Amino acid sequence: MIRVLIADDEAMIRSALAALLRLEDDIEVVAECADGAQAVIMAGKLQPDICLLDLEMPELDGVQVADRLRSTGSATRCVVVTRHARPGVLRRALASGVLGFLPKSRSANEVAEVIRRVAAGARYIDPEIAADALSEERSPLTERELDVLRAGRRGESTVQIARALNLAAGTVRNYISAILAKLNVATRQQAVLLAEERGWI
Amino acid sequence: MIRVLIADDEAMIRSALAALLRLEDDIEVVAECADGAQAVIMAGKLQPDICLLDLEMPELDGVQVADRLRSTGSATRCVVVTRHARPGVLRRALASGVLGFLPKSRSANEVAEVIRRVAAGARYIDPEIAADALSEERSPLTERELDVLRAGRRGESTVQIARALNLAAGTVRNYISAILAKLNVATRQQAVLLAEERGWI
DNA sequence: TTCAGGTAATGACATTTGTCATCCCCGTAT
DNA sequence: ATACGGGGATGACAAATGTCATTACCTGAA
Repeated sequence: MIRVLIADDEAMIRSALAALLRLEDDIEVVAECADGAQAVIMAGKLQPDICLLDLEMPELDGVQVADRLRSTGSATRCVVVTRHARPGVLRRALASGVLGFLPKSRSANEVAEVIRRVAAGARYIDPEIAADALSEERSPLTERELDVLRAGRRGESTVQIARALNLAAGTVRNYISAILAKLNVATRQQAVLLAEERGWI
Repeated sequence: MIRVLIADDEAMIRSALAALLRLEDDIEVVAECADGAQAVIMAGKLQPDICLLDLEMPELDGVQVADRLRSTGSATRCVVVTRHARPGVLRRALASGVLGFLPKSRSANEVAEVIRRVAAGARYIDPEIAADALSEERSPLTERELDVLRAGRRGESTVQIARALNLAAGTVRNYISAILAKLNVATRQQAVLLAEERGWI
């Protein structure tokens, strides 16, 4: 019997996956969690074989949960599912010891198979994302430039960003100018959209 | 037998819901669609009793699909499920003839029950959202102002928005100025964020 | 009929952004 | 040692954006 913990903040998909996995006779769903913090606690208590973690969750995201579990020395193996499977995210996930990586664009009945493989000791990385990850370039922006972009992601003005980062307004303008040039877009908002899409911020 | 069409751009939840509904012996899943445009076509061909529509989809969103189906005189009844159930969205949905409204924060096994009720001629609106909708204020913006906001939601320039709507650039600036004043924010991006949060666009 | 409100446009103006050249400081790889 | 890149800053300039007053047309309610 493979003992599985499921964490996803969206109750509908969490319960749907749990119901489907319960139909498999070699899988037992031992916990359903609505956020990352809860997942860490329950995983510690129950020591499941597999944690099926959604990436997008409040408190702690799926990768952070995997990171915590690994650092506590837990033997639990983590599978991460995500809505927007960007190569950058895959890199983060692998660095945190995640063994399975599956975008939500795959069918639900593949989940059981991935769980079995990972439980058996193998790794499963969605082939499409893996291919992307090899080709797609990482962010061309420097750390500081990303800071500026993050600080301005909600349409904040130059001065507000400057205040938030303890910089001069002109410096912020320079950074933004560099960002726009590197990303080849015309406005901050487009830069933010692009960076969010690519998983850089 | 209740004949159901499912449309959701996320394959995992789409296939999971389909699989669960297939377990019910009074429900038959006749189609699975990955976007709104496809849903309209298939619904036209198959004339299902119920369309289970995700709100967030490319091409046409769930409410737009319901709108189209109604305007073609189809007898199909629409149930909309959504990730972010804002009162504004519920209002839009009801105006488009949607009969069932269910946030994804509900459990998957409630879906079958809602489908049965709607198929039987009743309406089902998630009680929590319904309560919110009564309290929350509607958009203070005019139709045209919303058009402008929508046209500029990706950081488009004034000229681009103007071209898209066949307006003079100055007119667009006026509209935006009015929007910012009404919403009491300083930049377009903040206006877009606020309007999206409130479900106005 | 009058009036309010939505739509559409101009022109003038102040501010904010984006661009560019130039400077300084620092750490590190050559 | 020195050249290079990143972080931080200034000043100047052009373009885009936001503000305001004013005008005009149309529609529906009082």
